[in-house]
Amino acid sequence: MREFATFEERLSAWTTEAMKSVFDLGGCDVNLGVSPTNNDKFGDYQCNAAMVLTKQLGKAPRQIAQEFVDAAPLPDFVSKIDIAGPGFINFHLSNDALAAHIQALENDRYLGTEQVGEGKKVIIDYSSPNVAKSMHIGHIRSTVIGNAIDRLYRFLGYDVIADNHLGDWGTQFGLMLVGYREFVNEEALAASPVEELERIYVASYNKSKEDPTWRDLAKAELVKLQQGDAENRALWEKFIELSIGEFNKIYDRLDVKFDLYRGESFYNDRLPKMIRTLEEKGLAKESDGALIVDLEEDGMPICIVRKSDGGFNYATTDLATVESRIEEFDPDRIIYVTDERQQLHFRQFFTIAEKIGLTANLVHVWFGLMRLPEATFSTREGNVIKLAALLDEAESRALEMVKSSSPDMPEEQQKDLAKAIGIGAIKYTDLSQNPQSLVTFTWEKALNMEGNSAPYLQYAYARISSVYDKYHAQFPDSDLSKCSLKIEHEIERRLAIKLSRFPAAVQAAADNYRPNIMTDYLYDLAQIYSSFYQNVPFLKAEEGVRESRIRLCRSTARTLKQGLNLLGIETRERI
RNA sequence: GCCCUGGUAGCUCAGCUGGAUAGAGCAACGGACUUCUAAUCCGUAGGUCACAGGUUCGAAUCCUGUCCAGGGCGCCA
Repeated sequence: MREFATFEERLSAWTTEAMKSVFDLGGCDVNLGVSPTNNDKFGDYQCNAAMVLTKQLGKAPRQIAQEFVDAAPLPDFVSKIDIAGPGFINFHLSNDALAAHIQALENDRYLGTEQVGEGKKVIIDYSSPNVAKSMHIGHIRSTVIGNAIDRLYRFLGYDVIADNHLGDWGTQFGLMLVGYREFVNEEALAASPVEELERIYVASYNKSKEDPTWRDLAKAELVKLQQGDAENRALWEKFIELSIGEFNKIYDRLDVKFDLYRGESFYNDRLPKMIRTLEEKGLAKESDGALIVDLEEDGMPICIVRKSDGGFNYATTDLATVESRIEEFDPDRIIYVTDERQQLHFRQFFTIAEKIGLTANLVHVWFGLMRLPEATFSTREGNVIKLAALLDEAESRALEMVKSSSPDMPEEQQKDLAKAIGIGAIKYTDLSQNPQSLVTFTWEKALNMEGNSAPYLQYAYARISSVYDKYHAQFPDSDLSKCSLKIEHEIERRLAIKLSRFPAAVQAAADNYRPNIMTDYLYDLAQIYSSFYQNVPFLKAEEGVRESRIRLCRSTARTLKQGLNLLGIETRERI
């Protein structure tokens, strides 16, 4: 067993072994391990094996449980074992073992989390906005959820490549090229590049609807671009550069970093060959002038891989992208984070990828579309909320709160704090919901700073920091490592148990691609801490108890900070 | 028509790989700041887990059907 194995791992290994030695279970593969109880009064961990084995052993569950308890010697970290209800076997950890475990974790930089990703490579494809369009609140989920998954996987030891698969290729660039030459306002472009590019696009698009020659012109310019025309290429590159510059401002504010910014165009040269592969494998066939892959036997509608005008589309690009990524990086897994509308597309292209032997482990992580209470977002309705505006609003609301609660703080620090709190609140709101739920956007919810929110966690962290600093000011000569951690009070016990479960939360969040498992954990932890803080004295406790509690505080602070960091949420020592 | 999701407290949402009395925040009501940061804590109230069947020791959770809502289904990504 690994050095910082959790109680759940140790106990599960033990019950599994002990069950097999007490009963003749043959080759059965049911789960004999333990899980956390959902109520303290039942102990810390429960084993349900007695009920699961009823049929196989031909005995009543309580009898099985009793025979097990009578026969199996207790491991030393368990203080009590009892049978309850229909046949639950409940375990109570010993306080000494708990205290020793929390102390041991102080020396582990991963807080007890196993480095399961060591030697494995994962590509995470997220955010992926379109060039020449500004990011709106519909983009926040892919960015924030993708980034949390990115951070979780890195923490677990995976070699992560975060790739921003920009929408930088396609028919809209014909319109952009002619539109730019006709409509550009250089001043506006310098001041607010993407906004101006967007204006150009809309103007050009509207003109194309009324003017067929304009449409033809756009098409011709697109062909020139695709053939490598130097002038068009330079303009196109300018669009991309300006857009990425603008995107990066948002990413900086969100503390999101990518290893690669490879747009669709990067894979362009591979498309004809990909089509040939599909044809050679007998997968592609002609239909109404387009080239399609029939997926009926896989229970899906057909997938178009080449349009009737000879152009390629997203399925082909995505296949070529996978091929390229396998050749260059040989990843163990590729994770795509997009909204729910692309589920069918990903199912189709994953199936085709498998058929042509692109055997990477492909995962589509999708999330529910963000909508407004009245309707879904629509540019036509004019109800798009720009991401930058959302972040501005969050920071300014946070700044108001900071100014009223910490009026004496220097202004620079107030602003820095408001940024951490405002951005944190936005991210937390998004991350704390099940990704697959429908999400209704409300300002009230997005900027929530009370109760179950990032500021609650940040506040808890700041209070601990303050206590910790005051402790050192009052007792400058104390050496915490010489004072052992003791678990005596019930609330200390709850806190310690929660701290010991950090690794399970990280692992579950990563395995299920669900950062909300992490937010739930951290919120629970902060609640227990707040209760601890409010109900027992630290600095005024007697010597020994005081040191022990300060150590618990320190472990909590570390766990909160690390956990929030895995969600991309910053902490500050003072609030 | 077919496919994918969701429906849990007044509101916003957790819980869904089956476990014991279904949780939190907000809103409501009642308490706690001369005290380690009250962005907090303690308490009260609030539920036919959409509906109907089924599976089993046990179902909010799995299966089937119905209703409601959102999304997708040949040249947008």
